[in-house]
Amino acid sequence: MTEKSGEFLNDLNAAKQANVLERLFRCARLLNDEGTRRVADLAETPILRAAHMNLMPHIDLAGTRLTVLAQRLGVTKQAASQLVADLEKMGVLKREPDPDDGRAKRVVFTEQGRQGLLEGLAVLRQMEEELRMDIGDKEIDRFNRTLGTILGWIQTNSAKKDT
Amino acid sequence: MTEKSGEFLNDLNAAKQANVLERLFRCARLLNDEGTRRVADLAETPILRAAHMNLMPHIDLAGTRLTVLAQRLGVTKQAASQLVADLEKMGVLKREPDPDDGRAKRVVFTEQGRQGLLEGLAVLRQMEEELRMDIGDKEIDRFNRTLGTILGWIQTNSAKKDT
DNA sequence: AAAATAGTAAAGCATGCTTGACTAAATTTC
DNA sequence: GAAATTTAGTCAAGCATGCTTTACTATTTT
Repeated sequence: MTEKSGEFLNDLNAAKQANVLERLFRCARLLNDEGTRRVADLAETPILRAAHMNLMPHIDLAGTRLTVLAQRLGVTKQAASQLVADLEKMGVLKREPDPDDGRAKRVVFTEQGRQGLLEGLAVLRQMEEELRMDIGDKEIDRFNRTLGTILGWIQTNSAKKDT
Repeated sequence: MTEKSGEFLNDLNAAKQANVLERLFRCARLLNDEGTRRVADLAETPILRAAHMNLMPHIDLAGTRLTVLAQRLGVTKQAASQLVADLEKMGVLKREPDPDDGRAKRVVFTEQGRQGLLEGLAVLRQMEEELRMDIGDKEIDRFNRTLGTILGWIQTNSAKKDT
């Protein structure tokens, strides 16, 4: 078995070295960690967890109905409701009645929520700026273009399962 | 407030469009989803959850002590032990006594675990291959090099907190 | 009036951790 | 070399998170 382990080691390392995707995952994770750390250091913003962060991009600025949010998140409306309730307590979101439908409510950002969001994005912009300073605009732009290409590839190639 | 929302929309979209990091995150997430789906479709492999996947790369092929695993994961040894126990039941890992220390055990891959790992990596390689077919080796290689540069940047720039 | 829809409320459950209490082996101290 | 301490690991209980299912109210549509 000891010899076998040796072979495996080689296989594994060869695979790891060559794999763009693993490096991409690693890179994204580390950058995300760094971003989270920086946002946390701002400390003005309330404690947003991953689930809250996932919710954010699905909220249209005109306001989004809870059911729609739930659909976009792929969870029950009760689950979405809980997340919204959290963010409501934190002052990031508010629910206001939907003028078109007495049953419905629209989930919208509060002013504080908008500002927090902008601050969060500013952190990412800042990190990108630092990255550009060190690595160079040209390379980052090229990298960004390839990201766009890959994103396109994913859309055409991943078997989408709309429930 | 309605006019304000309009301004915000512009700010937000401008920021989103320009941001490399967000696209990187999105890209990694989508590719990860696709990879997970493909591995799940293999269905020979047991049901590994994210926590298990995170554990894997910390296991040296010669075997790793539980305490070391826990340190690398940044969790208590009890937590690490539970994950190892799960994977042990699934037949992916096994614990064997450490010859150097009667108290200690070494966590190692079983043969099945090794094969599963290689299959998982094969999925990633396959996806990379498809990507290369569509996008071109040259661009992917360049992308990969930039990933390396960014990974280096992270290491030097992120404030590491070793507990 | 009946049925469907938007949302709420509450309880339950799996996950992924933690803390606390313990056993056994190794190391240190005297 | 025996006693005290540290270290490796286990067992069990507890807790926050992020969901779910079940049950309900209020409104709209048919």
